[in-house]
Amino acid sequence: MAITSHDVARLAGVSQPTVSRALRGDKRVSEATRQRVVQAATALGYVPSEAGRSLSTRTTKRVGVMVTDLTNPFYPHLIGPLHDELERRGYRMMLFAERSESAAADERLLDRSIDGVVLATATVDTALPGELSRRGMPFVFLNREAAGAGNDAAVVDNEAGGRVVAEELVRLGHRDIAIIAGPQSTTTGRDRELGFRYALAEAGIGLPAGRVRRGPFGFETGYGNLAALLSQRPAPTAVFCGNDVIAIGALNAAMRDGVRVPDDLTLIGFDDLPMAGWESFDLSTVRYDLNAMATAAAGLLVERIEGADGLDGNRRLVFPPVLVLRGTHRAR
Amino acid sequence: MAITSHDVARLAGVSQPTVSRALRGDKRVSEATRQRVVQAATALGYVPSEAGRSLSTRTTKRVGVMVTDLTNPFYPHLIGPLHDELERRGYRMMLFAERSESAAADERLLDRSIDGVVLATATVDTALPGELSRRGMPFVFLNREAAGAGNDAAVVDNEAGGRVVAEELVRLGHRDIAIIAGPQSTTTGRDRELGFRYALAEAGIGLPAGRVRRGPFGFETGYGNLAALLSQRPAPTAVFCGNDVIAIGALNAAMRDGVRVPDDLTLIGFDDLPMAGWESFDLSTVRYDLNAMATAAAGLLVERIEGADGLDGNRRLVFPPVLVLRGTHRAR
DNA sequence: TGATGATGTGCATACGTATGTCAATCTAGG
DNA sequence: CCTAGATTGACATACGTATGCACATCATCA
Repeated sequence: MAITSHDVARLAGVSQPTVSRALRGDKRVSEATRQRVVQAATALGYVPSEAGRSLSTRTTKRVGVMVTDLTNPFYPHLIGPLHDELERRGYRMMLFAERSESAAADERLLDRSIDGVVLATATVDTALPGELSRRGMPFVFLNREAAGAGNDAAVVDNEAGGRVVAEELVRLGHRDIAIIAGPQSTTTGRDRELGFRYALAEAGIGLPAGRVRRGPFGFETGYGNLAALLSQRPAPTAVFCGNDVIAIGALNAAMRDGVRVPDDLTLIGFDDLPMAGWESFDLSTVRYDLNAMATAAAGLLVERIEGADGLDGNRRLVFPPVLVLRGTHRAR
Repeated sequence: MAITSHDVARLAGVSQPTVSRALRGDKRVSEATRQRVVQAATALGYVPSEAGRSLSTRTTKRVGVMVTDLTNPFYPHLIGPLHDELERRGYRMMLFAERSESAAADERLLDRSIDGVVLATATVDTALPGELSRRGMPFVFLNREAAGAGNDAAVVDNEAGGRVVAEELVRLGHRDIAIIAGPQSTTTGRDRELGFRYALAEAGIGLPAGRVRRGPFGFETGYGNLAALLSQRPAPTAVFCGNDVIAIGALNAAMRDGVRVPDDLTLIGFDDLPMAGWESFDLSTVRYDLNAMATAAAGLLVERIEGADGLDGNRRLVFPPVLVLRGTHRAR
């Protein structure tokens, strides 16, 4: 049924290996023969079998990308640039949504159907990186990383990001400050909160337990937690959200409850997703080059794959956060 | 380096084929032997090579998904359910962003590295479906479909959706009506506009060229086209947008220009993305079961793959649209 | 007790490509 | 004109799994 290199060889009057070499541009095959082979291949509509090639070269030119919730508006902005950069470098992308069960020893990643993995989903205590290391499967952390670190990673300086938000809030005169953070099990959740806490503490401002809410990086976390935070007395005048999606959830909760932003409440997000700039939200947030970060992760991974362990140490690319002041903050 | 079934065979004291059979649950191998093999495999951490299996079975348990712009907020809601259903049925997902160049004869789809394709990106005149058919590559249309149809597809009744919007606008007393539609080259763009036109015409209302704008299904299309539409005299009092993302763009343009929605302008979208229900937008729109549609597409494709052409005719699943009236419309 | 069938395992091979090795042909230099 | 080297292509084989087929073992029944 399917056309193989043998069929091409027969038609071109050469051997199968010659077909392989001719099509791959091996200089040992003469121009005349190459022409003939190419012509035969085109005539038959020959497309080399990827499985055959993989088996022979022990390489798949495929990369896995692990994410959690695909419908979270954040991920597309990671996946888009990743896909493009991988494609540019000759790799294809397989998408894996994280399984709820043991993330360790995921057979899907170990059957040699991919050359490497982008982990965009790591929790600090996951066993997956260790497992991948033991198996010699190249990987890179994107956005989040695991605890031990010591691996390739492309991340934001989350702690600095948290700091800069706190400092701005203090500068604006806020004293009653709260946070709706991401999960403590993620570096993006933990470190943003950490930097925020540190900077507040340095300004002599506490962050009591009642002023701290946490949840997944989704709309619901912001939407569902704002009211409880605002019902405390004294009510916080500013809330830092662990990412833009949470902030947008909080913004909508404020709208629902008749809380005016920024008049009654200052809200700050993190990520500067395109939608943060929409008039509807006009969200003050923390920006970093998400696009470059994803692209860089693809680059790190491909280099690791092709570098055949020839790479020294582990490379950690840290992107600087910048405060973007739009319309959801206000001096107190 | 990597553990193969031969290694397992040696350790278990059986032949390689027996390992294969034992691990795949072939009933011809005795329970005792199976135990021994499983134990050896576990001890060595054996994971079968996907390339070897593919080569042997001529099957990859992999499905390609073609999309256009990954960062469009619409696609995640397609990809998410697709991924989950494919996984549930034992398939993995490869993600392909459409190339700008010739979509026809895409080698990435023809190297037998996937068992089938979900086309979520089809334009009415694409040559890709024909090419895939000729090659015997199973595929299914999702959301959009090509002109000739006659293939498996999971789509909304776009024309009915357009109709129901027009009828509602007429009922609300609007007479000066405009549309910001999707591309004419897509069935989602074309048919929604068509149904809208028909229903308006039946009510004796025209849709002159000046009241029609078109563009890609993105934020910018709504954001960039609303002002020109409203500057016409008489200005339209209602605008139907080809999808929610366009509508949200238009909504933001209205906000920018001080046009009050729904007081000054009625806006209707299409898709009912989760974000359409957010307080910020409170968008009146057309709902259909996007989740079920994506899931159904996965099902159609897998059945087509595994049915080995044993399927009669072509199956076209059409999901009914329902008007969801929220806060962006108003009687005239 | 010998034939029959059922059961369990090994042998051989297919799948399609890539590449190391070797042979054949050709070119050029002495 | 002969030989060394370069060029070109064929041959053989590896890659890892799955499966048709043959064979061996064992129980069963007449």
